[in-house]
Amino acid sequence: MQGTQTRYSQLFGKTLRNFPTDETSKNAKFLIKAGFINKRIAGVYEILPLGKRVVSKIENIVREEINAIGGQEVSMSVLQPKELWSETDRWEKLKGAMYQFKDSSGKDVGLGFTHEEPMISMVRERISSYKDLPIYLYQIQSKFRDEPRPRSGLIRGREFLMKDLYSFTTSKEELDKYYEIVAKAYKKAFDRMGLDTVYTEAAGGVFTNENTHEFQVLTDGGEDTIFHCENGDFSENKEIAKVKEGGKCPKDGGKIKESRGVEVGNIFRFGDVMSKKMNFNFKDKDGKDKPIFLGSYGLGITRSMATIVEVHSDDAGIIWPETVAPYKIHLINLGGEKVRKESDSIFDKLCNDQVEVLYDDREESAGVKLADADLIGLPERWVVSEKTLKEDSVEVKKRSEKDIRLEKISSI
RNA sequence: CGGGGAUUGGCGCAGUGGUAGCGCGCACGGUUCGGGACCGUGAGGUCGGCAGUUCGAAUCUGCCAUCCCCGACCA
Repeated sequence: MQGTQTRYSQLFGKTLRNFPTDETSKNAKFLIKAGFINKRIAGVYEILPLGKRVVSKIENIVREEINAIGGQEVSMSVLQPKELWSETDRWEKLKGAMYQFKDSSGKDVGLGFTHEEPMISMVRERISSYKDLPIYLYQIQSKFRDEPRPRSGLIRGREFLMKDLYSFTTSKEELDKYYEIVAKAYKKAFDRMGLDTVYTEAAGGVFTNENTHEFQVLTDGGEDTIFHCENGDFSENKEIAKVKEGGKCPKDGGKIKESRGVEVGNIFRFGDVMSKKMNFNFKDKDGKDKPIFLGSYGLGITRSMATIVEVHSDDAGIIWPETVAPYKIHLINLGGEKVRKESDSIFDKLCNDQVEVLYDDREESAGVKLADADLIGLPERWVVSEKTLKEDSVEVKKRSEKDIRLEKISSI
C-alpha cells in the first residue's frame, strides 16, 4: 500500500514536456504526458505510481460493489493448459486471438483470454451439491488478447486489467435474477467513478448466442457505434441494431440517436451451454444431476481509467473525479525559502490529517508547477506564496472550477 | 491481414552523398520566483537492424523489425 502523501520531487514518473507523437487518443496522450503510464509495445502499457493509484481506486470501487452482491475474490492462473479450452472447442475458435504457444516440453499452453473454462474447472472440482449454490467468484487480473490492431491507448490493448465475475446458479431464473443484480451493481460502480453509462443490448460473439448487455460511455473517443433513444431507456449496439438514426424508439417513440461509445463493461448469460460441454453439474434435491447455469460479467479496469480521461479533461489536462484521483490535493509552493518553510509545515499538517496530498516541492518556476498541476488534474490545487502568506492563507482552486478562494492556514 | 505514413541523444525535431546538429530535459555554478524564466559550463547519439551501391551512406537500393493511421477483425 502506498502512502497517502508524496513529495513530487521523489515521485517516479514525472510529467513530460511534449505529448508523445506516436499516440493520437486523448487518454494515451494525457496519461503518458502526465506520467501515469508508460508504453511498452503496441497495445501494452506499464502503470507508473500515479496511474497505479488510480487503478487501485477503481479496483476498490469495483471490489466494494461486487462484494456487496456476494462476490468472493479469487485469483486464477494466467497460464492455462490447452486441454481445458478444448473441452468447449474454444482453443480452436480463439486461434489468432488468444496467445497460444508451446512450453519447452512441447506442451500447448495459452495466456488467459477470459476465464470461463478455468473457473468452471475449479468450481467443478469443489462443488457438487445444490446446497453449495449459488456461488459468485471474481478476480481482478490481466487479460491477454492478440489484437490484430491495438489502438486508442488503453481502450483497446493486448494486455489489460479486467475484473471478471462468474455466477454459478441452479436455474435460468436464478441466473436472470442475478444478471439484473449485477447490472445494477455495474451501473453504481461506474457512477461512482464518474462514468455515465448507457445500458446497451449487444451480440455475444464467441461467448454466447444469447444477447448480452454492454455498458457504454458516450464519447467520440469510443470505438463502438450504438443507436440509443434520446430518453435513455433504449440502446442497441450497431452490430445487432434494428433501429436507425432519426428513427423511433420501440419503447417510447422517442428519437433514436447514433453515438460513439466505449464499452467499459459487458455482461453475458451462458446459461447451461458451457456446463453441458464441460460436464459441469450439481446434484439437486431429488438426487439428480443438473447443469449449473453460468453468467459471466466483465468490467475493464484500465479501460475505465482511459475512458475517465476521455470524458473528464480540458485543453490543459485531466480533471479526475475525486473518487478515482490519485491524490486529493496538489500542494504547490511558489517563492523562496520562507514560502518553502510554510508550505512544508502545511504539508506536514495534511500528512498528519491523513489527507492524500501530492506536494510539488521542486525548485521550478511557477509556470512549470501550475501547468503540471493542470495536467495531472488532482481535484484541488493549493498554492502557497508570498502573496497568500500575507493573508496567512493558502490559495485553493478546484481543478473543475475557475473560482479561487483563500483558506486561512490556521483553519487547516 | 490489405492500404498509407514514420523510425536521428531521455523527449520533440532539423539535416537528401563528404563522416551529425538544434530546442527541451539532464549535471554543475550563479541570477530569478504567480502561468512551461535567464546566463555560463558540461555530459549524452557508430542516425531501428542486416545486406548492397560508392573512394565515401543518416542521406541511394533491397530485405527485415518496430510504431502510428484507415480498413478488415473485435471474442
